[in-house]
Amino acid sequence: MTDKKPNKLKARLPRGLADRGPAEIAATREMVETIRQTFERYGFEPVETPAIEYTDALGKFLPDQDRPNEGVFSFQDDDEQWLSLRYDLTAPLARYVAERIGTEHIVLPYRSYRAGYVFRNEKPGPGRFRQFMQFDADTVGSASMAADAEMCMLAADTMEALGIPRGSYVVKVNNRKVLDGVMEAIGLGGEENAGRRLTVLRAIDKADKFPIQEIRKLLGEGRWDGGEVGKGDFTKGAFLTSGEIDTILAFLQTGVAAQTKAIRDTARASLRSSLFSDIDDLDDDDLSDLEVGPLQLRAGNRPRDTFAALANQEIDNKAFVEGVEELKAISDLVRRSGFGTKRIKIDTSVVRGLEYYTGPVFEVELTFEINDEKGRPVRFGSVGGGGRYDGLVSRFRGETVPATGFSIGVSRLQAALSLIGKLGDNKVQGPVVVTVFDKDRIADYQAMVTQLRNAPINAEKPEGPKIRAELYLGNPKNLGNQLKYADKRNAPCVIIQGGNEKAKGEVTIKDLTLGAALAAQEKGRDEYLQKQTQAQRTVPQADLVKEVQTILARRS
RNA sequence: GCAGGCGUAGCUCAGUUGGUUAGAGCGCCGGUCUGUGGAACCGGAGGUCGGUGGUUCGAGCCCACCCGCCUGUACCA
Repeated sequence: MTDKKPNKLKARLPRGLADRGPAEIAATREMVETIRQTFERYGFEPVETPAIEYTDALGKFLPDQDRPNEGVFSFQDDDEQWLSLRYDLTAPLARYVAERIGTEHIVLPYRSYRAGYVFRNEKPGPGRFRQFMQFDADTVGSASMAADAEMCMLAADTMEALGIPRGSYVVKVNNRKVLDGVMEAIGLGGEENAGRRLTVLRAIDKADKFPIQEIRKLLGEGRWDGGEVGKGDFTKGAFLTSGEIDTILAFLQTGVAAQTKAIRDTARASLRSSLFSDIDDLDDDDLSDLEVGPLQLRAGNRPRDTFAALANQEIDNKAFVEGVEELKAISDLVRRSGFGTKRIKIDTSVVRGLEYYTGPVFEVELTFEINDEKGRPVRFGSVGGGGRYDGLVSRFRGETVPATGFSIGVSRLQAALSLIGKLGDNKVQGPVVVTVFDKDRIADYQAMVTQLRNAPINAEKPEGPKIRAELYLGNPKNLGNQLKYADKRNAPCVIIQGGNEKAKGEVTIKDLTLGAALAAQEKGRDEYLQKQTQAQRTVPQADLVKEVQTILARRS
């Protein structure tokens, strides 16, 4: 190491990953606890699975490839089998359930929940990380729409439990069968059109991101992301004919179109009338619940309008009809339980992932504007989502096992809440600091620390949480530094015992909160010091704990 | 992945047509102050100018490649 430029190791973190300090940890812990309580109220029970699974259990082998998909962190075990870090909590649960069905370890229908970190090897963005926490609820073994409706209600209740007011979030519901039905109607059914169906679904998914003309481009020839030809990147389109595009756009605008009474009145012919049997006594009271937020949602606000418009699509293949009926069932179920459209609404543009959903799909979105640290508006994706995945468990078993689930993006939600100042900024309360006045009496000071640590914060609750206290471990050359340290730790108070106090069997306890308030008023050194003594009390050493308890009570 | 923008001290930023020892404010450390956080004043530390290579007598500045960050877009289980 005689080199003048030693090659020092650079301390750095891979992109998309974040260290987390006390404030963030506290915020996460609180969120997780809130979500957990809500999920348990709904009857879900916890289960935990490891972060690593066999890659094929996660379903991420590409066809024609012996390597797992990019986007998943994967590596090979000693025996050359591919392992992957989980990228969601749903696939691992399916594996867990598949191993236990028919045993005494699981009772169907099985409601379970779990929180955990998941990993995705992709480009990070605002609220988007390569390691992040999800909180999942799943119901396995029930094909009932009541299970799906419950997921939506659970999502809405959880948002509110987390302090997001009604109207600031919305649970959007759609059904994959409906989308499939629409595509079948324009001749995109069948195996040979799978690729184009994907393109169409992706275009539909962007309905709340781009104006309708842009969607039209994506369904037709394609779109330049710079806004005009030749600018930016080109997204290949689905090459539908303009008639086919019209069919899809009409479907996307079902909510809007149905505002016309004439359309609604003609709607009933094309679908089974049972769909509309109870429409009229359902919705008008719901209008008070109606609010058009910054996100212009495509679907109409009134279920009656939405379903009338869907009926009016003149699509009557089996998938479409089934899908609409399922949507109607969910809509009725949640509304009968008192969830209005402000909380849970049908939105025909919701697509979600393309992998395994087979029926209803849900997405939770925040409806308020979010700005980054510099005040620029940020586009946040959904903070939660899910849907029915009837095929996922059956991959491991011959039989079909219906299942539906919902996942909250805890990390993303936390990032959003922290950007709007709802959490993360509050400093974590520090411990009581016992200062070292006399180096030779460290044992005495340590004894005080121990005495405090063994005492309850609240004298009336001896079994409650104990006082947090610590000894100053730095160089005790002067008291000022020790107070500065205590201040930075956000300590509620410091304990001082110098020669004067010791001689009389006393201790001085300084309330730092009070001291800070007094400090702001004085200019000169002498007045300042004079004022500071007002923030402290000198009491018999026997009253140490009592005095600290008084200060802690004042502070909370 | 694609397109564009940006990288100078812990933070926010200056830095002349390429010219000698790269600056400021805030923050940090120390002192004035041997029993008190703040203020004030004084002093100090901290930079291979994102990295590598090139052009040049000479590069923070010009060129190439790489890395990172931001925005849009793609993907989003």
